[in-house]
Amino acid sequence: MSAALPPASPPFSTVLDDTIDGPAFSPLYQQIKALLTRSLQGGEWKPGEAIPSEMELAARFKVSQGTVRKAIDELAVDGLVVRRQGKGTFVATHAEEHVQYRFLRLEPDPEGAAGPVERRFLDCRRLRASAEVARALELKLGEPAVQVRRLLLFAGVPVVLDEIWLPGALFKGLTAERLSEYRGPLYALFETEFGVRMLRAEEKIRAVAASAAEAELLAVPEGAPLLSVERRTLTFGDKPVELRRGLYQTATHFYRNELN
Amino acid sequence: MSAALPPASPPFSTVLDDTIDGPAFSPLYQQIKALLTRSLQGGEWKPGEAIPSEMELAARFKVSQGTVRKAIDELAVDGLVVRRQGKGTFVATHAEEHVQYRFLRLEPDPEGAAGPVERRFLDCRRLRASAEVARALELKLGEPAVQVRRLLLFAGVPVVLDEIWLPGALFKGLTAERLSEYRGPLYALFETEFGVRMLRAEEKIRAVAASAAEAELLAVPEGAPLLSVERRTLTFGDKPVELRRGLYQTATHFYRNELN
DNA sequence: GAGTGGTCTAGACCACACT
DNA sequence: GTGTGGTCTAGACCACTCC
Repeated sequence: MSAALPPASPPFSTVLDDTIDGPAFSPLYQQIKALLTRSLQGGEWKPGEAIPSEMELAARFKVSQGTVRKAIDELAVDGLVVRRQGKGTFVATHAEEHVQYRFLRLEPDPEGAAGPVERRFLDCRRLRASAEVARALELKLGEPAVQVRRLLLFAGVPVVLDEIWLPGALFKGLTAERLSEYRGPLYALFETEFGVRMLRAEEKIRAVAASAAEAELLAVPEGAPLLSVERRTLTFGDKPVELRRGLYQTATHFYRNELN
Repeated sequence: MSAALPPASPPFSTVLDDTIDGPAFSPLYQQIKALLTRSLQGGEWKPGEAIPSEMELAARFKVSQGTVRKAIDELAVDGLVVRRQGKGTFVATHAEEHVQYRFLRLEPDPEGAAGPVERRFLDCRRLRASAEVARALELKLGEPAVQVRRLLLFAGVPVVLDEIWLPGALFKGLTAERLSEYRGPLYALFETEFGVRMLRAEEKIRAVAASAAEAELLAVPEGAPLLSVERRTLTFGDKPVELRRGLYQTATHFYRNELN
């Protein structure tokens, strides 16, 4: 495509229809980004694999390298893809992340020694979605859902009690045994075994008092203040695929957040 | 600067010294970004004002528009600057933000009506920095500091109790009267009256039990779980200029966070 | 219409990783 | 050396804002 000469088709050829809100202008690189996202979602390149080079993609889409580049830049910011200079661009994966827990913002207090992490699965049951779960996961009331409860211990001390809800339709063969034998992050299991990619999440954080059962599991007094972290995890198209309620004991750990 | 011909000075002319860690390569746009940051910090352009156009800056720094553009892009991501198509690029300011509280991630529950915000200043005292305050603000133990305490009410209901610590040297004329007569966000006052720009912040979040005094101010039972949000706010050069401990009542509100 | 940011191109060269 | 992402340039045109 030459910029100096009138191009055969305008460079800003919008693929969208201009019905209601006017032209619905969308830059080329956004359209490329959408195409790449579709390929990622469709599994053309698997997590951990390299996607084609910028030059190849530029040739495929008949645009300049710079335009492909800008599209990939945004995918990288969104965390769908990871760039590695000199090597290529790779599909993001939970399976080989150095940080074990991508979405866990919990850190130990400076004094506390950073001990090994232990996971203890309490149960894994197939239930029907309650009103709350159905709303969060965009299911119908009573549709099948999987509930997983587990405990996270740091240096032997229980710190996180998680209650996880998943759409039953997406997690057919998920069992307590499968969970306890798996090494590595939960999201890696979901990715490799069930093809579900956790891309981003929204959290609502509150302070609550520990119930008797919760207190016992977390080894704190009943009524002790706990951090309640309600996480809704989304995949492609902002489709919710997990509802997780975490209770964090914050005597020895804290939730870290950066604002700007 | 022509790319086709050997340039007089190499385009990647690093301004830094290559002493210890090798060449210390820094892209041109990063150097431009650093220069622009210096100008912002030095007050060459005041908050709310427009900075020169990309073309002007390109001419000033003798680089292409694209290079200036990339520098400004990062400043925009960092929140130091705001781009407005067709109008220009403006120095970020707390004074004319539509969202009143840039760093406050608190939202009302869906049911709760969004009422007007009321601020109630409890006190403003000049004290000496405790060990904790000194460490957080990088002061010496016992150096002068200002303590402000205030209550935030939404629709008449007390929700946030803040205890704010500021370096005394930077906030000479800050008084309770000045605070209570001021309309608008605290950070806007700090910006216009004291020339202190809050650029980013780190928060440590915990769940705690309300003390008797705290409970009374927030109209909750003593021992009720509260969200403790300890914020360290930074200005240019990551210099800490505020330590704030907020206690949030999370029965009617929650702390919202987005992860990706 | 003039000015500003936003998009797009084509081409060159640099830094990094593998072979 | 070859290939990949990363930087830089010069120039064109588009979209938005204001006069």
